[in-house]
Amino acid sequence: MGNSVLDGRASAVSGDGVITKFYTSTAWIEGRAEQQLEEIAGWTGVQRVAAFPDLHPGKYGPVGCAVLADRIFPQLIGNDIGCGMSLFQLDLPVRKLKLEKALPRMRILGEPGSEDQGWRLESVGLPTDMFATSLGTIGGGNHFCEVQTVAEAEGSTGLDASRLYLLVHSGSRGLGNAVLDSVPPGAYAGLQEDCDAARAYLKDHGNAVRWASLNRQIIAERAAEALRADLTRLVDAPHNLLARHGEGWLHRKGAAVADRGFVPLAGSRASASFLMDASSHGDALGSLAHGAGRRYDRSSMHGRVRAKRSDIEGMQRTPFGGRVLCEDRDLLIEEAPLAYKSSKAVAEDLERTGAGHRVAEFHPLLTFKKTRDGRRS
DNA sequence: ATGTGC
Repeated sequence: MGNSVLDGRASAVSGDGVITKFYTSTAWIEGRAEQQLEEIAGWTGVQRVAAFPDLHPGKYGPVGCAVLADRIFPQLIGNDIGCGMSLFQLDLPVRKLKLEKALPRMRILGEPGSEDQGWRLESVGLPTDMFATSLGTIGGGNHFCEVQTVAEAEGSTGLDASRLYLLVHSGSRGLGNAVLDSVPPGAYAGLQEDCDAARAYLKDHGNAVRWASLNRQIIAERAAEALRADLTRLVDAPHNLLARHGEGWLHRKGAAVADRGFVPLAGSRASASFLMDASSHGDALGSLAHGAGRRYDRSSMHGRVRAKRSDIEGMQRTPFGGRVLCEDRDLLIEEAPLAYKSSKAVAEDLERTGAGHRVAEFHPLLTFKKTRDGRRS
């Protein structure tokens, strides 16, 4: 079972599927994540797997990989179908942002979106009442809406360091969850594309992908409105989705679509995020890491960080002089910077293995996670 | 991850 190829240029066989790892021996990768990688590679129908340095264990398989198969495995996409990162430019100069004023205004993101969003759903070909009350809400877990500054950027990016940017990480909320729930028993063994269950899944999955993308757009619009700014979307990069790939099906799980432009690689709330240019590496399956990746699982975080009042207050500030709006104590702890790998180390491994390279670095100023009253946020 | 489970 030798699958120790680390340079992204060669591959090793494990079971049926060929695994290519886009990380070096310096990467923080849990043994359990690599076990999951090998298990998946051994599933009947799996042909190729690309694994990225943000790899970490997940419920049905590792997060941070792209899996090419001759059939459809709905569980490899998971419940948050269409989840991804979108990057927006605000027409707001950095020098105009007053953190203490902007922070309370961002609270609007913790409230349900306006009821009048049927036309937005219709505009992307979705039923006007499809999970309409959740539209424009970021959800829980690792989701966020972040105001960023440009620390460094290549000219080719067209980024303007005097402006503010928004990075939104969110997905399809209850919709994607309902889609995974609706899959018939037995589907986890793999669906052939010419069966009714596969056709139903593909249709529902497509809806969830469109819903999630619209959701990120509306979240950004709400944040921009709170900051009294206009916005332009620069990147929309989903990382949990299924796509046709040649004759097969490409399952991206925490692996960003990297064959249609730059890809955001999110750091923790207290570290840099990067904009990556993927190198069209033949074995990377048109994908790239989507973020720093989890270092420690949620439950173990409660034993790893102190949570006195002063500690909690400290976690609401960042080394960049930024602020974190997260009034859920457990979430604040579970998403502490310690819970994540180094985004810089992840980016460097992508560069060393030829999967992609950094074209810009962003630093967070304001991170919106959750308000106390926003029970449905 | 989840208009949130025991």
